[in-house]
Amino acid sequence: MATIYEVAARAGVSPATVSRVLNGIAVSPAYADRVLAAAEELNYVPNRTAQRLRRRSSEVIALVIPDIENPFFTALARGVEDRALDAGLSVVLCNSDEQEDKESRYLQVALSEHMAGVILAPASDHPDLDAIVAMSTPVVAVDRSAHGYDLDTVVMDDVASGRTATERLYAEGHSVVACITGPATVETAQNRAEGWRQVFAQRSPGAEPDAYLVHSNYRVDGGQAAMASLRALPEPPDAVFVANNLMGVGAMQALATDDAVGIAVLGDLPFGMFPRPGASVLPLPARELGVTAADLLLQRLNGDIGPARRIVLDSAP
Amino acid sequence: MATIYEVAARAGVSPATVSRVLNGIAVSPAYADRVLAAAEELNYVPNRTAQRLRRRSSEVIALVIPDIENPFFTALARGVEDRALDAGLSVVLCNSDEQEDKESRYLQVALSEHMAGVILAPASDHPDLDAIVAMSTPVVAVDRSAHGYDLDTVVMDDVASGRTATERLYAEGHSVVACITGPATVETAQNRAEGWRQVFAQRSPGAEPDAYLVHSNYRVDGGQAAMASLRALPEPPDAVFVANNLMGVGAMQALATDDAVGIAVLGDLPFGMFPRPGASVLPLPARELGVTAADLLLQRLNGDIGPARRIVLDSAP
DNA sequence: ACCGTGGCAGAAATCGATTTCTCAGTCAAC
DNA sequence: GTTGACTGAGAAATCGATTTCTGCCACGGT
Repeated sequence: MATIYEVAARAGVSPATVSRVLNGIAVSPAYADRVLAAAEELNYVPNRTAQRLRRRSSEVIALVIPDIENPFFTALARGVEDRALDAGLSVVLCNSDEQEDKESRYLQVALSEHMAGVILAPASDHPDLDAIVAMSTPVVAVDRSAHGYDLDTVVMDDVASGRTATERLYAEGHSVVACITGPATVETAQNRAEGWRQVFAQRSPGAEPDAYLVHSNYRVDGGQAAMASLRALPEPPDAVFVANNLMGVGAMQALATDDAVGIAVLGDLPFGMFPRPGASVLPLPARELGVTAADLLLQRLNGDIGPARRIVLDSAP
Repeated sequence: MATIYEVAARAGVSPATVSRVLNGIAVSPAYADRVLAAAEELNYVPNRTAQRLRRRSSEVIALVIPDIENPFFTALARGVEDRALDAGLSVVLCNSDEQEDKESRYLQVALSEHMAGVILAPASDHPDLDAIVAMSTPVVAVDRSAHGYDLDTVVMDDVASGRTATERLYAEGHSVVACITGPATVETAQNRAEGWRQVFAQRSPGAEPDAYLVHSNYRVDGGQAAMASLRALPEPPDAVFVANNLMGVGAMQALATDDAVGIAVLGDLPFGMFPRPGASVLPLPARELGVTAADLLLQRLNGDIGPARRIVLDSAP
């Protein structure tokens, strides 16, 4: 692995000159040619580690998401990647698995790696960002906000989505619409359920909402289990609003061919899966979230130091 | 961001001593306590960049996969991650999108980042690994082999899988079994098709195999299109072997409710999707591939310098 | 009592690139 | 002709941690 010193020696110049040539700083053309030739011959690749140590900055951003197996988040990640790669940044993808300790471990890594920035879909409402913020590393919260910090944030209007989906089921003629949402600690899960609760209170005024609200884990197995528990109720609902795509898949599996129960799922089903007949699927702007978050981060990296912004995307694109 | 010098100053010792304490090298207890206290108070986190530069090694491995949206590869990635995290390594996930230029870009990054090792599912048969190999960075090929290099490799017996799946369709009574496989440049696609070809030649002796073999892109849309083109043939097949999971989903979508056509898919369907009635799905040991590849890499990182190994996993776990 | 040994901590070199500082040489103006 | 501004390239400092080299001190043996 050639170093800048070897290139310098071969070109008969000082390392400083090599550095200047490679960084586009004015140097007489004769020298520049010699340097470039030497670099070429030695197959020189700058050592990023040394570069980063000296420059005290890196060209890598961390993207921390709670579930790498959920296409919603991989689509979001794609959005981030596309923008970041265009800007010459690399993205390292970190999977927190909805676990706070894994999340803080990755944040710790981002810190000690001196990464240029972080885009975070927090696993908990109150992630510990003190250290990162103290370094003034720019952080953007995406999909879920990070309470306790004044961060750039990109989210959707989850309450409205919950209302819309629930409203649609009532409009189809169902009389009791239940709700399967995510972990009670996750903001999107709370908000989507809140949307449902508003409509439920209005449309099923006698009923007890808590009996028809199930918190689960945002994954396929959780959706399946939640649907099973709802059907086991003494007075089962005749429709259900499912607050994310994977639980939607699970719920539809649990319903199998029983099409007496109406279902509305928030978030595109993976891989263009066909929903069961009669089910409705409300798309979410996953990729758009990623793109927008990356844009905000890039602005910060370019020196923007205005106040934190909060962008709420239309949840029904 | 505190440095080791500040910790040293606060503890009233030299930076060398701080380093020794933090790395578990014998130091008198009195000093050790002072250092640990100072580090605690200053919230000291070692600068990985400096560490890496000095140690000339990193604790990060790159995992390069061709499609982050394919659950087969995310499962594989999970396997790698689990093993790597246990061993104290971080994994950065790189998505080559089946494109050679993106792949070599990420390999370039791995190189200049001096990553500890690379696990690669090559997008092309002949990836350019000269530079990486020259650095003697350990590389493990997974799922697909890297021709032209003598690398540790973990693959499955794709030819056998192709045979098994095709055989099963003929055993079910179908008379002409077509094959939808991946890009002609991808080894697994070639091998799975080869398995099909062997059985096809034997069971449909008169027919022209090339008419019933479609190369597509290993994604849902490709499976859909391929199936449509097969059905448009003058003498359409009455069954089809689909060589990966996502194309299987697409093919089943294209068939919709037409259950005259038999189908066998290689690789678990995403998210526990139910195959259409009568379809068979042959699972693949995706996670196991990742785990095994990580194990091989870890052995190399621990100094194993034996000859390259080639591990062929049972494709039907 | 003196010399050799070993342990422990500090000083300094090191990793590889960037950047500031320094200095030699050029050219123009007075 | 001399001075001063300017250009361009090399020397050296720097980033923050690790590690080798040094040297001090205490202890033990003769």
